[in-house]
Amino acid sequence: MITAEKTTPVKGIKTLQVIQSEVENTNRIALSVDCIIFGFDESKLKVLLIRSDLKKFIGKWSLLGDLVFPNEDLDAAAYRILKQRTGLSDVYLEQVSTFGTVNRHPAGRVVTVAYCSLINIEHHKLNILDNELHWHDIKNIAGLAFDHQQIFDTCLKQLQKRVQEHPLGFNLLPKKFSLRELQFLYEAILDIKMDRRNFRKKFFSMDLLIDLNEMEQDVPHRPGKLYKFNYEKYEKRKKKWVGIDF
Amino acid sequence: MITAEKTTPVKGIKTLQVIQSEVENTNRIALSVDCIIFGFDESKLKVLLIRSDLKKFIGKWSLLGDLVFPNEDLDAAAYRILKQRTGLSDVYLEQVSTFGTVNRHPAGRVVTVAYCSLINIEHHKLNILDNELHWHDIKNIAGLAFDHQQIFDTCLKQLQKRVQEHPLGFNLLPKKFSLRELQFLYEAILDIKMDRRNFRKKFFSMDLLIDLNEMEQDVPHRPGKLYKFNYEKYEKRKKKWVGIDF
DNA sequence: AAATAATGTGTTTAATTTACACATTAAATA
DNA sequence: TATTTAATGTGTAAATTAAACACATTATTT
Repeated sequence: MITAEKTTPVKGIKTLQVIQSEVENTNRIALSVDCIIFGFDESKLKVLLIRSDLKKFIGKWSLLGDLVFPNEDLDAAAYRILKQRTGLSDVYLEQVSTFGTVNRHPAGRVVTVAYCSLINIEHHKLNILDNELHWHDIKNIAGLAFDHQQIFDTCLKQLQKRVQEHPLGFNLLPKKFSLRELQFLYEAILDIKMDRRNFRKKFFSMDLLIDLNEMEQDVPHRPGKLYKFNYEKYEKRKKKWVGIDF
Repeated sequence: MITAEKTTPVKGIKTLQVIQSEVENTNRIALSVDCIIFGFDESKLKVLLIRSDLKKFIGKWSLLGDLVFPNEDLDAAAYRILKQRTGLSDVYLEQVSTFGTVNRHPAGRVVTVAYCSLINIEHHKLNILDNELHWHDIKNIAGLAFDHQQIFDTCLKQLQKRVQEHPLGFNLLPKKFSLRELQFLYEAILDIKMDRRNFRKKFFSMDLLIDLNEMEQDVPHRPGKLYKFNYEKYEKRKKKWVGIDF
């Protein structure tokens, strides 16, 4: 086991820093991660939920989570759950917040770290074998098990905010997408209607979409042009972002 | 102890939800909170650090933290540390992020939840009795103990972002402040120079400062008007905030 | 062949942000 | 006491950005 010696306390003041003996058993707490997995399908933003298997929450839906192993990084635990549940790796994953109210879990003290994940629902469709696992329109989410409603609300709000400032949204779309799909995505996430002409102008002026010179296939209307996001250009661009406003 | 029964698993699929037996001992992890306490003094943004008392990190500075008690909420643990260290209650406190790399702490597995706190350094001055506790200019922070450098960097970045979108900054100032103090605060946090006229215009146009009809006292130059922030008006105002830009 | 429904494009106006200069006031100095 | 100094306090013009708004084009469907 790793050792960590403590120096002599100055003036007898306990410095509150964690030392060996305190990390032993008495102060330990169960730690879990919960994944809020968003998908975009039929112009709707959806979240992947599982039926709760606790009697207390029978009939209710809950987020996908599991305990963190003692020798497992937090991010790794979240990836593990995602992989197990969706079969996907290389997905967008980001820590959102940690929820640790004493009585949030009926089985005892469990602190949970919430992760937001964005996946392309098309790629994923083949992998839902578990019939207790379902996509839910975010407009119909209510009464989740545990404190998962609060966790979900927090993650949705953060997604709404971050999607406006960072190119996260593209993770929810196919690699090749039309501007209509992109706009419907933003409208679904932000729950607003946007002007089509101004929306296009905005994205063209950012100059981060690569015109693939391809058209949509098998759409029941006039096909639109297909684009992909220029991640390289985005990464190189230095962000200024100074503007006080609240 | 609280009980939580599990329903029969469907089709033999393990649903990964946490149940009683798993919350027992084997999967437990030590959990701590670390407080990144910012203060503003002499037109400089500062952070409160303590000398590490671990031999491995001798001579290094570290954030103020402690283990979370098994029956203590995370926020409560952060408040406890703040109260113990600064003597202050009713301070601004916000969870920032959780750090859980397996080997981040030499004493074993310790996952830590980082909290950002903003305090008025003037009010606080009387309470630093512990001579191992010091304010450090954020421009001179380097080589902190543990992964505290990473935690500090994360918190500073988040502060820089949030101070532009929410009225956090006022927590770092006296209740009555001049526009010069406010501007210097923003310049210190964002590490930029701003145009004095445009800065004032911006804040006046937000219409959230209350003119107290008082002047600065004991300043070595022409006194400026004093203002306070109108929290009530801010709370009532509905936030629109829709603008894609990255 | 006609009707339909979505794509694709520009301009005008308003709002916001940026750049920039001078008179005023109180403290400090001579 | 008069002068100098340094910070406060204010306004306008230009440039940029956001918002409102309409019609021609193209592929599918009828």
